[in-house]
Amino acid sequence: MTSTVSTALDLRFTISLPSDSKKPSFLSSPLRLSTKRFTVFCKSPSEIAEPRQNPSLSDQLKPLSLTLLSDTKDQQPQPTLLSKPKSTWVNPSKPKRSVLSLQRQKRSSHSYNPQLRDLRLFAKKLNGCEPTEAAFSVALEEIPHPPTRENALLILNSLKPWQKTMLFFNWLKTQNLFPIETIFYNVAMKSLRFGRQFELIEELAQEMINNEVELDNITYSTIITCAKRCNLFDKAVEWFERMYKTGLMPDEVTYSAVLDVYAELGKVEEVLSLYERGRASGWKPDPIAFSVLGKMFGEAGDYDGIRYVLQEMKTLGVAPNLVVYNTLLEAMGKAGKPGLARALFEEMVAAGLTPDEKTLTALVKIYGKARWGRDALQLWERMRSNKWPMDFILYNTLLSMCADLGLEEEAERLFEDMKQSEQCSPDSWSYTAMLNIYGSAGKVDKAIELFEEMSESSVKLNVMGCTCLIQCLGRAKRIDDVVRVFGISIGRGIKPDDRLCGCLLSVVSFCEEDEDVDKVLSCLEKANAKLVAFVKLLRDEEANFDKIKQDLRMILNEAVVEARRPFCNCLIDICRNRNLHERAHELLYLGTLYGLYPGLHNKTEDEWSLNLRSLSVGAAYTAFEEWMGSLSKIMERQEALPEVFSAYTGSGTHKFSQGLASTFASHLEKLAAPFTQSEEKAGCFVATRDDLVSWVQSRVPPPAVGA
DNA sequence: CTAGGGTTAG
Repeated sequence: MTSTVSTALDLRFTISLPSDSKKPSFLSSPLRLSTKRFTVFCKSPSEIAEPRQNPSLSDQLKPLSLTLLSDTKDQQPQPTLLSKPKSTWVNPSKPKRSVLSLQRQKRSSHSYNPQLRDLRLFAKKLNGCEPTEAAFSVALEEIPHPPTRENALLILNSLKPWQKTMLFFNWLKTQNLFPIETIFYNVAMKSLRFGRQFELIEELAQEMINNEVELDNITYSTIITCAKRCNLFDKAVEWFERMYKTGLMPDEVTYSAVLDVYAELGKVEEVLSLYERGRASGWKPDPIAFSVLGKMFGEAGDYDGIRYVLQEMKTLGVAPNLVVYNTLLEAMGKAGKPGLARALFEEMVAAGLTPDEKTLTALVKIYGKARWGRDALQLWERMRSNKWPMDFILYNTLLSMCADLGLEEEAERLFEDMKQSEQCSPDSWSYTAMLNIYGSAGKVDKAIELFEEMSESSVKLNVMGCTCLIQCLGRAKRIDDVVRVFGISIGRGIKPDDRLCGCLLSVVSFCEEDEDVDKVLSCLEKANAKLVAFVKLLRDEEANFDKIKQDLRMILNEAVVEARRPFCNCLIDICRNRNLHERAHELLYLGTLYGLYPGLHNKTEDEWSLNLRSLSVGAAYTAFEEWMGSLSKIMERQEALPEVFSAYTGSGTHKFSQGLASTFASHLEKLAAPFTQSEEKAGCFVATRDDLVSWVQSRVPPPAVGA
């Protein structure tokens, strides 16, 4: 078992596989080795102070990019990442400049402080007092030992939130007992970073500059990561630039913090250039740096990049730790490689690492997305038997996976486990997953029971749970319950979103009685009045096509992208149920016009096909009619026809999916259309030209004379 | 435990 797994992984290192990831790989990107300057590096220098003018990073990197580019001119276009970084570009007469210090900044060592207990207790008191200057001053008088440098540091380090830290720090400055050195600023900044107070951090940094207190790597990395946490990426880069200009070389901690800044900005080229430049300076990156790279490639869905990270670690003899594995697993999932994620996981276990909650969450998510039910359940068994750690996120991910795979019993067992457990009791996410499962399975009573249970407990219903429940009630045609649940939900503060509106709209399409339609529409009225007005407009025979077009366009524009096609599908279904076939055809036309049904119809010389996979039942019927209608016109014009006609409904991989295939099959049967279901491909209906032509002729009366 | 970098949910 273990050896097979590692072989599988080894193969990936040695064989150059073609890239099949959906997103373009940086390998194929022409930008990768380009001279593109780092525009963020070219900002005007910081206004804060005048640093000594050392060459900026962009200047330092220029020779690199130029040599790299000229180097590639001789090569074939695709440099392989699996080879070691080339060193041929180094010109021995011009020694390359280093971009980072290989020595990590040393921390000062602390000797044991015998007054530690007292001071901690005192810090706790300060933390607990009123957050006013007055209250703080009073509390300060109870200081148990004189605020020597060491004692002050210890207290400063124990204060939170940042307001308290600042009060103490400012008090300390007024005491004039000893010079306030770098470490004091660093400790204060750490607390400010926790409170995301970037402005204050910058103020402190300015104060350091003014007072000629040295800014060291710890100062810079704290400033940079605070900027990052506050999403002030420009600031992060600006401070990184600054340190070069003041003549300070980043060490690997600062350097990898900056790699992460660029990675979060999606600047893959810049990260790789910095990485390679660091490597060329003799840097042996540690697992944290690799984790940054791995995450970046995951975000880009770049499988080749992930392989590159694994290969680099192998080449440099860096063993992945748990976080690196977790990051790479997540990345494999994002790159759509469930099999390789599984192999990597086995490698990790074989290496003696114990997976944690994050590892397992990543893997469960991947198996769920890949619809690998067996793997997911086996993993769950292993989790239980090995007593691997569980937390509520993992539980909820397992529940969502069950919802995706239709594993009702397993979900119930998990849900019960959660109720038993102390730390992982079900929250609104767990309830939503269960409502999703019962809703999809059509277990109306169980779904309602959950809903009642939530009302009694302190778990709040969310909009998705509400949507699942209403969908379930709608399918069961329990219209009064739909209205009741909707009313209660609004009362509990649910803000209807476009999905919920789409769900109500689909309930309208299920309604058989006018009375029921009106009930549901009056719910929908509270969430989206324009949509209701449009439904009413559809019934109005006076309404002309342009009016329909204009209003539909407005409604679709105001809806989130993922709700637009469901809206259109439901509206078509409603028209068909109300015998408004003309309108249904108009809506399908408009939906196609607005790009909701891309690739609906495909023509090749040999085959014309209709792709119905994203259509509702009514929309699919409408599209089929449209297709046959245009076929008959083409026949009238005696134009060339292909041998084969096919219609795809999809086979519905989702266990609970309603299955357009079977509905469509009986529809075709009723029409006596000569389509037969393909044996090789589920959900594919095929007809030959001759059969179809004679069927169309038999249905369509010859055109009236003069028409 | 006493100054800095990386990882979990529709």
